[in-house]
Amino acid sequence: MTTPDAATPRPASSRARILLVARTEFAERGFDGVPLQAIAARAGVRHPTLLYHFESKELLYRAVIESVVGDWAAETERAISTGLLGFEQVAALVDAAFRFFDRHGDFVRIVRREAIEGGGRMEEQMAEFMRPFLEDAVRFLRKEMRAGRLRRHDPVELMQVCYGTVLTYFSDARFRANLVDEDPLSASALGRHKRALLKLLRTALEPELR
Amino acid sequence: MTTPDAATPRPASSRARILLVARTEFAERGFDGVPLQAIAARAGVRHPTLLYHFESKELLYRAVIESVVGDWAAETERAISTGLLGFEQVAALVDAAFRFFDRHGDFVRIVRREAIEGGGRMEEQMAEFMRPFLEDAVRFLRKEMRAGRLRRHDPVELMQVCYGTVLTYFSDARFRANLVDEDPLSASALGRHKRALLKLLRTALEPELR
DNA sequence: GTCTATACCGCGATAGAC
DNA sequence: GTCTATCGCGGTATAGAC
Repeated sequence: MTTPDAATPRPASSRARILLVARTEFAERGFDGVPLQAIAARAGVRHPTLLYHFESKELLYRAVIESVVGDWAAETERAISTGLLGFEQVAALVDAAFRFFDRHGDFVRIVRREAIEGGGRMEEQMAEFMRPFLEDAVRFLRKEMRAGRLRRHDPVELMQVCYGTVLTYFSDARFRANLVDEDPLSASALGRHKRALLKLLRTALEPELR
Repeated sequence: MTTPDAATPRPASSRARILLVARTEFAERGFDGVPLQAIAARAGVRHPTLLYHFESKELLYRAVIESVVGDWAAETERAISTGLLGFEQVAALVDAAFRFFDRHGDFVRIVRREAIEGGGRMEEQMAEFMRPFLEDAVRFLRKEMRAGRLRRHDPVELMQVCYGTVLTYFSDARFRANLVDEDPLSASALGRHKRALLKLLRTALEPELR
């Protein structure tokens, strides 16, 4: 809901500060990986203070998820309702995802962690937010394919490919850094990957091509 | 290295049994999520026995990683050295990945977990095994593109797309299950996704198409 | 090699003063 | 709202008998 992880100037209220560092900390080390005390310390308070604001570690985590998912929901809402058609809309969405994920690196890793768990801590919460988004997207793709503005592909699987590719690029960026020598999160590397993905999608999706 | 996770008939030695359940257990709940006692119990021994074979939790985990990576290395070796050309080789590799990941669900989640961590527990170990694999693949793609048997795309980014898509399908299968009502790991769902990905790649990569 | 018993500590949570 | 102090559990690891 509130603010992301970049160089935000430290919120005034303890509560907000705690929530902020909790987000990055959980993203980094996972739920069990982070002692409450570490979060409290980095937020400049003692852990009882933290537990005063959020009654338990579990509830703190849920609060983090909520803010994270809220950010995402707000962003996609915008990216999806731009009245664009055909591949232009697809490109716009991919573009929005790249920009959002780039600014919210912790969002990505938290989502990923939850997605892996399966029986995780959010399950419904996440699915709740994602389902309508997916449905909208699928509806759109189907429509455009029928209209002949996109080549026919299975819309659900197409979304899965995009989801997998983009999310992975960010969630596994640190790993990729070990394989190619260039910071995957640098503007240039990021741009190259986005362009490559779009080109791939374009060649596969645009009907009247070449 | 040794054996996978499917319906293998329980190894005779305690050591092997421990290693086996450790693999699935770590995959499921992550390093901090699993008490040694749980692993020991499921392997039919007490935890001191476990610590007799593997000196610490950390070392047990490394042993698991090693076996996991070994399995993967052995498999790709084969899939990559089949002398196929152009899109046929690409398809063969994707196919091999699908089959391998399907049989080694725990492999996928462990790799993913490590990839997210970044400063994780394996870093070098993983990268060591992946780098030559990636380099071979890139070399191959470059060659085929030059020869005109594949359309030109950035080979590294292309690999990233495949890696992201396939790995995600399996690592996030449980999450996907909440969004579409069909078991993502069922033979039919799996086949559909593989075909969709291949079709996408084919339309983008095969030169003399349509 | 496998066990029982136990040491030891990190962590989440509570009590209660300021 | 924030603190100090402390409880109590769960978890890794060790000692030492069989």
